Order: sequence, then structure tokens, then C-alpha cells
Amino acid sequence: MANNPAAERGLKLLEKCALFGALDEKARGELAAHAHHRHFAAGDAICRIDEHGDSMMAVVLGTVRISLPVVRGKELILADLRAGEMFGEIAMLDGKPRSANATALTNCELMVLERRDVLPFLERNPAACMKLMAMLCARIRRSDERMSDIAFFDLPARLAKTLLSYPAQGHGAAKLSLSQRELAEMSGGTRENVNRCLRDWQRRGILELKDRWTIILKPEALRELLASP
Amino acid sequence: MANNPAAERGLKLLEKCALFGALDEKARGELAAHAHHRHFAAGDAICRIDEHGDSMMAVVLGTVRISLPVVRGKELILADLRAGEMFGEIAMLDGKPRSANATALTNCELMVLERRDVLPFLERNPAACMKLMAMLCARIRRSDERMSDIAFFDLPARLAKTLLSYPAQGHGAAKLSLSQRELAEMSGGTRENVNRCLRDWQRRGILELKDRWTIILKPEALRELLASP
DNA sequence: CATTCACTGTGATGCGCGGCACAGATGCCG
DNA sequence: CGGCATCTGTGCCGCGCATCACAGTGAATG
Repeated sequence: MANNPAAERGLKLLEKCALFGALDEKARGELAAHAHHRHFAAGDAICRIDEHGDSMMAVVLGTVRISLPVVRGKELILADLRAGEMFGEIAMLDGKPRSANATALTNCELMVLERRDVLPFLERNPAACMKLMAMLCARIRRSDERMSDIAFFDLPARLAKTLLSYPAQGHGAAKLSLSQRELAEMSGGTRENVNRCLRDWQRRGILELKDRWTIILKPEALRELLASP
Repeated sequence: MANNPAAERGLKLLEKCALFGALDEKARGELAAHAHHRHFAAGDAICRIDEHGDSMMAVVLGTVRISLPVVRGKELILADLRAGEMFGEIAMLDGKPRSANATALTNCELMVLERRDVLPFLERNPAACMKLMAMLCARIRRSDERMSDIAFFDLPARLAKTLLSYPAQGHGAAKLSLSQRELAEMSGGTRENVNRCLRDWQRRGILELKDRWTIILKPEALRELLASP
């Protein structure tokens, strides 16, 4: 096991990870010993809402999309998770069905932790317990914020927020490669209106649309949209 | 302390309470020993969003309203809590500012638990820890559900859901005494449209509006509204 | 008793946004 | 190469809902 490259990466990852970064070497090793690794190809379903599931996952490599299907064909994208982030804790902890969909956006590798291993571990490690609770608290805060955003902000404001908060790649200017349909599903609007909004901003020099990339030129202008409405 | 009537009620309440009902007698007593009690008059602010706060509260008597102020003058009512329900755990656990407002809706009595007492207790009582996590999980599930409701359902559907899920008083028919402004703030609409919607339902015999009470005559008709659109 | 205040009920108006219907661009695959 | 899918960009229509503007009704308050 010690020579297993996946396990090595996993152990290394744990140090960076929000939940287990706080633990000592020994506790981390103990937990990693029980973990197993799984690989998913881009597009694969990792877990589906309402299914039974008693494991939680940490992203080792790649990107995992968490989404909430609502009605026939429509869904809301909750988050895109990258290496070091975790998901699936809710169903693992409370034993109820999965609360959202998780889909592999790229090829990815996950570290999987089963309830039967995690719960006893948590009971013996209050520090991990507290850390996990802090993660849950953060989730609640984000959910509530997002709820009031949807209830009170208009599409431009929500879209601006989405653009600003998405983990951007790029050097000087933030640069992201999401399709307009994806942006719509993240900000809670339609593809068409997202398009109109983006083009308007392009005309005003706030951002640039090129080769299916969205390049934010004036993040301040977007931030201003959030303050004023 | 043992003869203090408030403390007695508190101890009794703990048994009923979601969080501590799972604990043994000894653990409950230990926790109750540290708790203190506070009284608030109807209308009093219990805590405000963004303030610092390191206590969590359980409702012993009365009703506490949890709300999220959004913009100048507008707010979203998240929940009305009655005896046995708890709030304030988030800020207590993660040490960040309060995430919502809490207001005494009636005269009420609260049992207050301070972080400095609760955290050590949780470290020594993994069972309480797990129970608390389950509560947080439930909160997350409710938040997410509410978010997608706002994003995808229209006002009638949201209002129907609000009416059906509000802890009703009454024998045969569910009967509630919320003002239309309150209903609007719970379902995320305006007072005017809530009024139009209710009157429409009254004309169709689904409910009755009398003396500022809303009496639900045909809950099935409301449930049907949730399924169809 | 007059005043004030919160609540209810309704009409008129206008905007945001969803929905549809295209048309053009690009990339993939047999 | 000719389809086929996906993405973009736009025009148009109509509904839902927020907003404003009142009028009427208790219930509290001095």
C-alpha cells in the first residue's frame, strides 16, 4: 500500500485538504489506510440525488460538478470542486439519500471514505469532528447567501457574482471557459439572457468574449453591480 | 439551582429537544448545569446578523423568529421556532459573525449555552457531536430545497408550501394567524400578490380568510399545486 | 372621540425574464 | 465529405410579478 502511487497522492492531498489538514500525522495515516481510490472518466455520474450512499469523497485529481436537478431537464449547478475539496458528507453523516448529483467534469480520481470507517474515526478524534462541523457551517452560510441572492438580486447581479467567484485560471485578467448554458445554470437564469447580459458588458468594455472564453477586464465594474442594484 | 423553576423546565425540555434527547441523564445534567436562562419580551431583538456571538440558544417558552435582512427594509423569514428548537449554533461553532437575525415573536424564555461550555462538552461526548452534525445536515438540506423552490417555483406554489409547512394550530382544519406581509416574507413575494393569491383560493373554496385567520379547508388542493407545474 | 397605525383588498402600469424561433459558427464522427 | 450536435447571437411575444397608488377596516392610543 505504501508503494501505491494513488495512495501516496492521497496522503499528500490530505495535508492540503480543509478537513484533515488540521490533524496530526498519525490520525491522517489511520484514515488514509481505510480509504480506497476510484477513477471516473469525464461525464461519468459519481452519485445521483435520492440514491442511497454511505461514503464521502475527496477530489484528488480533476473537477467534480455538484448539481441539483429540479424539473424535467433543468438543473442548478451548485459548485465545481477541484483537488482537495470534499463532497458527499451529508448523506454519509445522516444516512439519508444523496442530496445532489455529482458528475465527473474531467477525468478524475477520488479518494473514497466509507461511513463504517469515518464515524468511528470521528468518535476518537474530536478535533476532526469540530473541523467537519466548521465545514458544514460554511456550507450553510453559503446556501443561505445564495438563497437570498436568488430571491432579491436580478440576473445581472447574480451573473456578476458567479463570474467573480468562479475559480478562475489566467495570469493578469481572470479568464474562464464556461459555456453560456453553464453560466445560466450557475446563476439561475436562461442561456439567452446570460448571453444578452454578457454581450452588453462586452460592449461596455467590462469583459471580452473570445474563442468561447470569457475574459474579465474590469472586475471592479462587476463588483459595483453587486453593491448598487 | 435544583429548585430554580426555570432550570427545572430547562432540564425537562432538554429531554424533548432534538439535540440532547439522545444523551443519557448524566450528560444532560452536566450540560444543563452550565446553561443560564434569559427572558425576552415580544419584539425584542435576541441577536442580529453580523454581530459577534458565542452562544447557542434553545427555546424554552414562546416563539423566536429567524430572519435574513437583505436590502433596506426587506427581509426573508427563515423559520419560526417553538419550544424545544435551537438556534445560534452556527456562529457558536465556527466563531464567525451571526448568520441571521433572531427576534422574540412572543414573550419568551431561552436556555443559553456558551461556547466555552459546549465545545469541551462536545469533545467528551461524541454522541452529542454526531447528533449536532445531523442537525446541521438537516439545515443544509432544507436550505438547498428552499433555494431551488425560489429558483423554479412560482409564487402560488411557494405560498402553498409555506402554508402547508407552517406549524399550524387548530383541530380539524389547519388554522394560522400570520399577516399577509409575513406570508410574503416567508414565501419570497410581495404582500399584494400574496393577497391576490389567497383571495383566489378563497373564491375556489380552498381556504377561508376570516378575522385575520387563514383556515385551510382543502390541503390536498394546495399539495396538488406543488406537484403539477 | 379623533388620530394614528397596521392590515386588507384592488386597479393600473411597466419591466424583467422565460420561451420560442431562427440563423450562423464550430467541431465531431461515421 | 455530409450530417449532427453544441454553442452563440438576436428578435419577438407574453406572463408573472414588483411597484405605486388608493380606499376601506379595525384596533390601539392619547
